[in-house]
Amino acid sequence: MKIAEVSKRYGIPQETLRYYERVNVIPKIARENGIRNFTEDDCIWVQFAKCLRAAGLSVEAIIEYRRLTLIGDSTIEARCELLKSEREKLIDQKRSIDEALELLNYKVSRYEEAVKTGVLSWDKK
Amino acid sequence: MKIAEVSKRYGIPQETLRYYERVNVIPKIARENGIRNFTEDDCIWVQFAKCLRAAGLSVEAIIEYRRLTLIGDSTIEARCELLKSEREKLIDQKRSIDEALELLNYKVSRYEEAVKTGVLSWDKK
DNA sequence: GTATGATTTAAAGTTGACTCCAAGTTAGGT
DNA sequence: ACCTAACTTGGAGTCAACTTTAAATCATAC
Repeated sequence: MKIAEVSKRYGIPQETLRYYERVNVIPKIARENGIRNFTEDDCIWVQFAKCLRAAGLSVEAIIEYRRLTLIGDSTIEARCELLKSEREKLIDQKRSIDEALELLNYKVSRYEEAVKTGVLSWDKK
Repeated sequence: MKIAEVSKRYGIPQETLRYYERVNVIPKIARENGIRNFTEDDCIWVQFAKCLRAAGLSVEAIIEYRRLTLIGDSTIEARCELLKSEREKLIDQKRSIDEALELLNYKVSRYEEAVKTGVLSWDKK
């Protein structure tokens, strides 16, 4: 699979895919006549990276995880700890979002009331 | 209230508070002999910014919201739309996090099994 | 076989959000 | 009055994560 297809399939710019390969977020892609040919296994890494990046994991964390997988079974515990640590961060982040959502919901409800009734009642909280 | 106290109260570096003031994330703080004296109203903005930034809103979005509030009641609808749009983004972001959490939970459970049993069973998904 | 479009590389540039620095006030304790 | 700590400003620097550029090579339709 050429880079254009992978790019389209996952909605990731080609430039970003090349960058991901360069910094080891994804594997080194085998070339055919100098042109990248993504395997399905490569695509699994692309998808993995996309999922985790979208959630907010750092590129560095993914690189480290990949580094550990390449070493082999001796790093299973380290990988497990890494993923658990990232999972905790995501849970914290979700809590922050929930707090912001509560604030936004309150504000929006007041604004919508104001738009309808002309009265803007405000607890300022 | 001086900047050190505000910094401590909200866990935001003084440098960041000054930066927030400079770019209008928070109000221009009144000076006493050249030294900032934060009012409680100023602090409400600090808290507001902290909450929204922690959730991932851009500094720019908060600046724009503040700009609208300074104009007055004529911008109530615009502010409402802005906050609703940011709310949608947060909901999307939460969904991304949930997807990543599902993936991480799966991987962690497999790794924990492997640590205990010595067998790493892998669906590769 | 030639024009057009896709792909390659290395390197430089951009963006957002801080973060640090230097040089100069101001405040508070003794 | 003096020392030290806290505060000020403007500007430069940093960092992560891309994104763009340029010049070259490869693929493909005609």
